[in-house]
Amino acid sequence: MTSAASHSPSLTAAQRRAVEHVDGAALVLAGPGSGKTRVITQRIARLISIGVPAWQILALTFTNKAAGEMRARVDAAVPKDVQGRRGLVVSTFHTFAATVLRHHAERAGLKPGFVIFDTADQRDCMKRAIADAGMPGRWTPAGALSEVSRLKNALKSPEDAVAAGDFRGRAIARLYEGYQRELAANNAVDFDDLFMMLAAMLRRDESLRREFTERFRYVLVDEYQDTNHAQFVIVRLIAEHGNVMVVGDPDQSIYGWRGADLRNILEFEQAFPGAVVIPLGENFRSTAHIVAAADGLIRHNRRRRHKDLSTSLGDGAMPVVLRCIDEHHEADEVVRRLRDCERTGIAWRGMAVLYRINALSRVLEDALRRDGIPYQVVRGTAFFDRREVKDALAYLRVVANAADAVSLRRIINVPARGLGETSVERLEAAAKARGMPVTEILASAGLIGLTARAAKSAAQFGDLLRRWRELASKAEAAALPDLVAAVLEESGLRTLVTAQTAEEIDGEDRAANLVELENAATDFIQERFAQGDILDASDRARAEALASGEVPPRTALDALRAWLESVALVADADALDPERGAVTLMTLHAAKGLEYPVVAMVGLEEGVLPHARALENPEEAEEERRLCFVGMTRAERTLIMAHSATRLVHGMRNACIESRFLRELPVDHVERVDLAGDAIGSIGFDDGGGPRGRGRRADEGERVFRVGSDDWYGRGGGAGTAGSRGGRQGARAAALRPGLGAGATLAGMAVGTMVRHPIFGIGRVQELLPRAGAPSVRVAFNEAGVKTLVIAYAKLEVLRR
DNA sequence: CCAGTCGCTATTTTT
DNA sequence: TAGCGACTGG
Repeated sequence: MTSAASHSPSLTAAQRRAVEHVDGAALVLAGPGSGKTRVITQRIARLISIGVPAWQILALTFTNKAAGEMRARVDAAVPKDVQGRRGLVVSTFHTFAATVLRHHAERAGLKPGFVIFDTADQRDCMKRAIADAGMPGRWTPAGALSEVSRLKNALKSPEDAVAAGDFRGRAIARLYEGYQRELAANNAVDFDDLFMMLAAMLRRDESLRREFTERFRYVLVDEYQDTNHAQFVIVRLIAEHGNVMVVGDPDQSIYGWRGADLRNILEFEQAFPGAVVIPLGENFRSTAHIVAAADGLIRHNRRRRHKDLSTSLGDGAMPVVLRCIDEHHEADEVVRRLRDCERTGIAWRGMAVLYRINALSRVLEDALRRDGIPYQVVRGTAFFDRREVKDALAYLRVVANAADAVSLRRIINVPARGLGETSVERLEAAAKARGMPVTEILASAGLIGLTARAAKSAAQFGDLLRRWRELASKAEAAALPDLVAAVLEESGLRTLVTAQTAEEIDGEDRAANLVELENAATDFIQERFAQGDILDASDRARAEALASGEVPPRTALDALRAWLESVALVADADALDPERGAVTLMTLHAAKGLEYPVVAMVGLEEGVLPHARALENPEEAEEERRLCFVGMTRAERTLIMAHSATRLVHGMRNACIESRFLRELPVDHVERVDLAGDAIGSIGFDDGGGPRGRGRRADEGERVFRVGSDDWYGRGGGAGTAGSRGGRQGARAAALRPGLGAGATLAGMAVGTMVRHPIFGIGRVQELLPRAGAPSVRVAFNEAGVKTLVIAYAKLEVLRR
């Protein structure tokens, strides 16, 4: 994350303008590698040095990592004799919003102790909302949630959605309403609520707004291209005075699916009239061919704000486009090249492998492990996604928030306490009827129709919960780890998990994960909680009140809530450890803001990048192109861009088309290496067997078909390639699978596959004809007789066999 | 109530 | 492939 520019002693004229900007609005358009982080931190340091009290400065980022780095660098930049770094708020948007809501819970319409629901919890709530509304089938929880999210990011209530109201809109509004009801019943908010509620509160409550406007005289927003409408409104309300500097790059906007609104940056000057615009186009990171290639790619986007990119570094090597046989070959080849780089003296930590989807990491991990190369996969939430860790957290969340029925449901019978589905439903029904949380009703379970045994068990469990809650509210904050330990012990979770660990022979050490969780609690108390939250630390009056004992010291319950909140807001990128001497593997999204001497991008195929689900409209396709641009511009000197002729997707081997983005690269700045040879696609549908040997080539008795990629590219309706054994399964799955890229349906075919032709109708494949350049099939049609068809041209649709 | 099995489906990215 | 939900038998 260290910018190359940070090592150069002086600022460019443009950078200086940005650093020296004081009052009024400014938009810094910071191209990749333009020294953005440096500009931001130096500007903060400078504001402080010219006498602006640090507590009047608010800097917002999107990840904890970025916030941490910014804090550290401001620290380093502010002269030590200046006392005044105190109270500076550098926070993620999410943490900032959550903290404000916690401080003003009642004003926001929340009960203290509210929790932030993660994606799984959200799905749970939505599932119930769908069931309650009596409309299952039509809606998947994920689909409904993304609609609701869209509305929330645009600050639309269910009523607004109705008003917009066609049939579909009304259905969504109903689910939205039901979903909100579920959240409220659990005393929970989702990620989007953080902003929606904060924006609403700031709008509604003038005194609060004034408090913020007067406190934060200087507002700074990093990665501004990623802000959504709600966040924009928050920034505008706080920065009513107009002293706001936003820094971003529309070409690196990759969070549209999360509601990021490109208009925020494209129309900044309208929102803040008189704003100064400072373009930073000079790239201090990458050598010239890399910059030229990336620039050539991004120019294909229409909706952008062009800025010239330039670099003063030398030409360097051209990006290499690798064409591989399949994902194993691709991984081996990338690893081989990384090894070559290492031999030339580049440390492992200076290398990264980037991919569009997490699923692609596995093959790479295998290849790296086999070669004994150290690597780290950047996935911040991975630890908290483990079953035993989620269970432990669910217990703690119930302690922190008695209304959390979603978490309670998760752990009420883990370990088994004889409280199955039926008992839980009875408990929930009774709780609902009395308007009480389920946890409160456990003690009187005998009165509501549970069997005697279940009632006894429920009462015991209720006792446990009460004890923990009492412990939490009486103990001091430092006792948080003891509380966690007590819960793990007394719930029986530790015993259960230890037993499971012993049973699984080569499974991972689940018990150790629980210990790890306890350590995390200890760390949190010692490192983060001790400093108070972002508003505490900066609010002198409060700090003094705390010191003098006027305000009661915080309890383990407060600590627990704060910890759970921080856990809910970890980002994948937060897991990155740049110090580790290891190759870094991560998604393109996680790679934003980082840089490495050597970068390899894999899976550059239609359907992967651009992703098949992101091709429904041109705007999404442009976002995919930006994603590719972000990946390329992470590279300082060496850039490898690999794609494969076939790839295993959902256990099925598919032929693949080279990504359109590779074709858009300016030919003068790219070197192409075709490792798949003349025999292009190696098609074999027998996959799903054990691990493949390394360096796999098309010589394992598989049929080798040529798939003229020129013919495939951008063409609609072309059907797939042929298969050998196992074709039945392949054909079926391919026919049912949503297309990998518009029109280019890559179906598997075998003798016997049923196909449909737009003119000839339905027929059965009789023979596969692997003719070089024009793989064909002979099909016996029911009506039209036997025809020989070139797969790439005939609009064949593969049917169920 | 629970464990096991079968079959279906697969939003990709993340706070 | 894998994870989840529905179903079944003990």
